[in-house]
This record gives sequence, structure tokens and C-alpha cells, in this order.
Amino acid sequence: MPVIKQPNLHLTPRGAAMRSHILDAAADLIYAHGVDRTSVDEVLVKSKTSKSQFYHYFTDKDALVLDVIKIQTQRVLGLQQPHLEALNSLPALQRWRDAIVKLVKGRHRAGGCPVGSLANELANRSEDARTLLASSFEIWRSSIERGLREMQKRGELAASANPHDLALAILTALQGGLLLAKTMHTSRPVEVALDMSLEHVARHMTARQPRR
Amino acid sequence: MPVIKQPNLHLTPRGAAMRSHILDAAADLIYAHGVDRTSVDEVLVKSKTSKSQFYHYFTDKDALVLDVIKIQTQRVLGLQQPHLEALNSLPALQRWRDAIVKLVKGRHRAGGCPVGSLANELANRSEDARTLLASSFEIWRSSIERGLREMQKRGELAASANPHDLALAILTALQGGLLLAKTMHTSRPVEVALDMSLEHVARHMTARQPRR
DNA sequence: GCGCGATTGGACCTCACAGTCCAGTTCGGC
DNA sequence: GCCGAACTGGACTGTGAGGTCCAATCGCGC
Repeated sequence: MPVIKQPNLHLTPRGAAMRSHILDAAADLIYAHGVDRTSVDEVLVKSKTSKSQFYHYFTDKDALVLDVIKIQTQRVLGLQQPHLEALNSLPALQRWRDAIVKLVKGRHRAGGCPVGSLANELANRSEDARTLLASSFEIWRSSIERGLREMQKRGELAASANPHDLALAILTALQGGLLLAKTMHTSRPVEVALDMSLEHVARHMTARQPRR
Repeated sequence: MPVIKQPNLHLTPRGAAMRSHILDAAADLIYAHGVDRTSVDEVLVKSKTSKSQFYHYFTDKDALVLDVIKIQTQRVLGLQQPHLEALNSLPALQRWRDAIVKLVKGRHRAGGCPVGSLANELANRSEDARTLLASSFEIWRSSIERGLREMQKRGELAASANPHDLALAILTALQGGLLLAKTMHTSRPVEVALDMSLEHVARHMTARQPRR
């Protein structure tokens, strides 16, 4: 059982703000360049802080990375929140799809899903990181599932459908699409993958649909 | 226009074997630990060679990485070759799906698709690498497309179906599945994603099917 | 068996990086 | 205003990385 260093047990509001400021800078840099190619010195420059501040708030770079995972998850889910909230009908899914495609088209040079990239880089390197990322995906998946269950409750989605797996398939397709999009520099993979997912959901719909 | 150093223009058979031996070791290590966390020194240890040999055969680490992309692409496609060759009916697709799931179950601790991982790490870092990876995906995709076109020619797949996009959707789903699988340590994502893809193809089938 | 280029061993160089240290300064409660 | 804890600046260290260099050896064509 390793002893965990735990700095900054008592954070004043000012300290907390500083900490989160550093974290934001780190998240941006890591999204752009990856974990390994982001040095803490770069984070310090970008956040206009100094070494001692950094190590005052974080035990080491690994701890920082774990926190970056957390806030990137929050960012992604936060960005999707308005859509995920209302993801309870086929037209809503369609709008969600369009919003994502638009996002990807806007910056397909940039690069993929922040969470997906972290997962790829960290999954078989740190068990802590992997677990955290797995639960990020799980939260994401379940928030899609929730909408599907609503549809099922209202009788729009067949009772025989499996919202859990349906949601997993949608998220999986999206992640694959984002990876291929950032590699091929086109949004097509995201489009075809999401369209396939929506048709897949549609296939489990009943006759009883809401009027548009 | 940068001057490109070009070592080892004349390779004897022995030299070529040495070079490919180093490359194999590098590919294994990079698959296991990623590009950034694989040092040239580690490659030397694993391949039982020395620095001078390495730099005799490769201009620098970046050049090595480009070659690793090439051989990982060959490995993956080579492994799939037997299936991809015969990927021209729904049952064949089903067998392909089962083979992949089996593979993933066998080593889902290991980690994802070699090509996908490289793509994630390199796509927005080196334009050369990105281009190479994009064409790897494209070759993969088109080899799936080929089977679909055969089905279409025989009238099993509807003339209205779009083999190009169908193949892209399948590959995308697979890549997403492999990423989630390595993160969540379960083969479920691969299963649901591939099942969805196959149903998607099935939806474009005609009544005219081969007898099993 | 000689010559010459292909090949090899490994010491060495340089530098970027994560992480340490300590002398300060600022802040908030009293 | 004073005191202790929270916070900050920046010089410093150790290590591991990529890459260079050169002398020595191998092996093939003649």
C-alpha cells in the first residue's frame, strides 16, 4: 500500500481558483498535444504560474492527468448536456447527430474526442486512469440510455429493445467516427456511423410516434 | 524544402534482415507502450542491437515510426486477409465478426487496434504519419467494400445500397468498439457495434440470398 | 588474400524534463 | 497591526532521452 502524498488539504478560495486555472491550461494543452508531449513547464507558461505553485496544488504530473480526465469529462458532458437532456425521441436524436457533425466539421483538423484520446493514450498504462475513463464512458452511455428508456416508457421504442446496448452501440459508433475523422480529415465517418446508429434505433421503434 | 537524410541506400540481404528485425521489435514495444513511451534504447535492448546499427538503418525515431505504421498496417491486414478475402456474404460477415470478438476476448487487457492507437497518437502531430494512417484505413475500408460489391453484383445486396459508406460505417464501428473495449476491459462494445453494422448491411439485402 | 564499402560497438554529447528546495510574500482571523 | 498558515518565485538537481562520432570489424567481389 503506497503512501499517497496529499498536498493542499486546505484550499482558500483563491487557492482553489489558482488550481483550477492551472488545470484548465493543462487540459487545453493535453488535448492539443497529448499527455506525453505536454510538459509541466509548458503548463506553467500557459497558465502564467511557477513550479512551486504547480507542486503546491498537485502531487505530481500523474495526479494532474487524473484531474484532467475529470474535467474533460465534465466539459464534454457539459457541452452535450442540452442535447442529452432532451434525447428522448427520434427527431431529437437526429438533431443531436446534426449538432455533432457540425462541431466536427468546424474543427476536424483539431482532433477527435478529448475523452477518447485520453482513453487511447492512458488505458493500458495507468489502471487508475483507465478506471476513471471507463466510468466517464459509462456516464456518457447511461445518459444516452436514459433518453431511450423514456421513449420506451412512452411506447415509442419497442419493449423488446435493449436501451443499454443500444446506447453503447451509439457511443461506440461515435467514438470510432471521431477517431477516423481526425485521421482522415473529413467528417464522413462520423456521419455514416451516427446515421447507422439512428437507423438502428429507428428499427426498434413502434408505430406509435409523437407528432412532430 | 528540408534536406532528407537517407541512410542505408544499399542494403545487403543481411542488412535488410537486421533492419526488419529492429522494426519488429519497435512495432511490438510501440504497440504495448505507445510511441512516446518507447525509447530507442528499449528497442535496442529488445532487438539486441546497438545505437550505431539503429542509426545506420533509420535516420531518426520519426522515420522509424513511419515504418512501424507501415508494418502494423501489413500485420493487421495480413491477419484479416483470410476473412477479408471471403467477405462477400452475410454469413461470411458473421464469421468475421465472431473471429474479431474472439480475438478481443482473448486479449482485451492488451489494447485496441494497433493502427487505431497509432492514429490517435500521431494524427495531429505529424502530417506524414497522418496521411499514412489515413491510407491504411482507406485500404482496410476498401477491402471491406470489395466484398460488398461482390454481393451487390450477385444481386444479394440491393443496387441502391452504397458499399463505400457501408464499409466505412463498419470500419468506424469496429474502431470505436476496440477503443471502448480496451478502456472498459470488456468485449461488449465490439460485439454490439459489429452486430449493429451487420444488421445495417442486412437491411440492404434483397430476397435473393445464397443457400447456406 | 586484398580492398573497400557495409556494418557494428559503445562511449559520448546535449538537452528537456520531472521533481526539489528554500527564502520569501501575501492573506485572513483576531 | 500581528501571527501563522497559505501561497509564490525561481534557482537547482538528477535522470533519461535522442542523436553523434569514430575506430574497429565483417564479408563480398575480384
